[in-house]
Amino acid sequence: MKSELKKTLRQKGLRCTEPRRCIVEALEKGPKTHAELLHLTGLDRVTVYRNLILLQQVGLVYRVYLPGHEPLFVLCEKEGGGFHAHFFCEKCRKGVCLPADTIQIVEPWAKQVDKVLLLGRCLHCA
Amino acid sequence: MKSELKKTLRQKGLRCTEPRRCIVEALEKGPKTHAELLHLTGLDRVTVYRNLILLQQVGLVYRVYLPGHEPLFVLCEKEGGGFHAHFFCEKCRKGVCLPADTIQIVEPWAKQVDKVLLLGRCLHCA
DNA sequence: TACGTTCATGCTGCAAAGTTACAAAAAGAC
DNA sequence: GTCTTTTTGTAACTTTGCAGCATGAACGTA
Ligand SMILES: [Mn+2]
Ligand SMILES: [Mn+2]
Ligand SMILES: [Zn+2]
Ligand SMILES: [Zn+2]
Repeated sequence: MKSELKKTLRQKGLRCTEPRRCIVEALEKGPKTHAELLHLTGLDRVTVYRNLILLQQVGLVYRVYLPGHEPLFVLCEKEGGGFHAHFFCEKCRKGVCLPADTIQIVEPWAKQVDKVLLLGRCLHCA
Repeated sequence: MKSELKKTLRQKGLRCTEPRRCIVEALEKGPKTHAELLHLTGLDRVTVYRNLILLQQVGLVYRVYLPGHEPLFVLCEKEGGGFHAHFFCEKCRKGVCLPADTIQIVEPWAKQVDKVLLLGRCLHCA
């Protein structure tokens, strides 16, 4: 798990630091707001801001904004697992990585799409 | 165009005001940040905030966040056009509404999905 | 068209969010 | 261990977003 993280970060030219491990570890328990991450990790505000941006840019984390709520940061469980979609439940606020073949996009769009975010109610919440 | 907007707003119990027309008109030329809308319309900061929230709630506008950049507000060209996906180009930062049949999701997820946001590079930017 | 009700706008001021700059600390290559 | 480069934490700062309130505009009604 941790050596996976290190490899992923190093591939992008980023160092595997204690704060980064802390943030990822906190997100492994479920989506978190910035404030929650701050409290859970005890890190500095600025460090959390900066690392969340980086983790998003390397694709380890994605951000979900629901109008009227604080943005949530969600961990992608398929680091480097190639193309796949993210489903996020607007009610229970959990995120899932869907297998690539869950979603099919017709050409010419399929080739253009890089990230997919689906919002809705999960099976349990529907 | 303007009578369409009025109808859409009135259906939701909202008034068709000059500021609202200004914001929509500005967004018709492409996605804009909050600051750009402020400058383009000359409206009060608070009025822009409040109306962007309202326009998102009625589905006329959606918001795109790219890590490390200001959020962009994008006009949905298919007011009340039923279920459809939104594609946003991360390079040229333009948004397009895709027909519903552009994307197919396998069951049981298809029934759960409510909103779809696709990110990538458009044909011109690829 | 004029009237009255109700909603929207533009203040002001405040709290929270997010950014910048820089010195100190840690990571990783050798 | 030493060296180089990235990252961190601190502090000062800017921006974003929100609440309350008086003024003004929208629109149904007549
Ligand atoms: Mn994922
Ligand atoms: Mn649309
Ligand atoms: Zn759910
Ligand atoms: Zn493009």
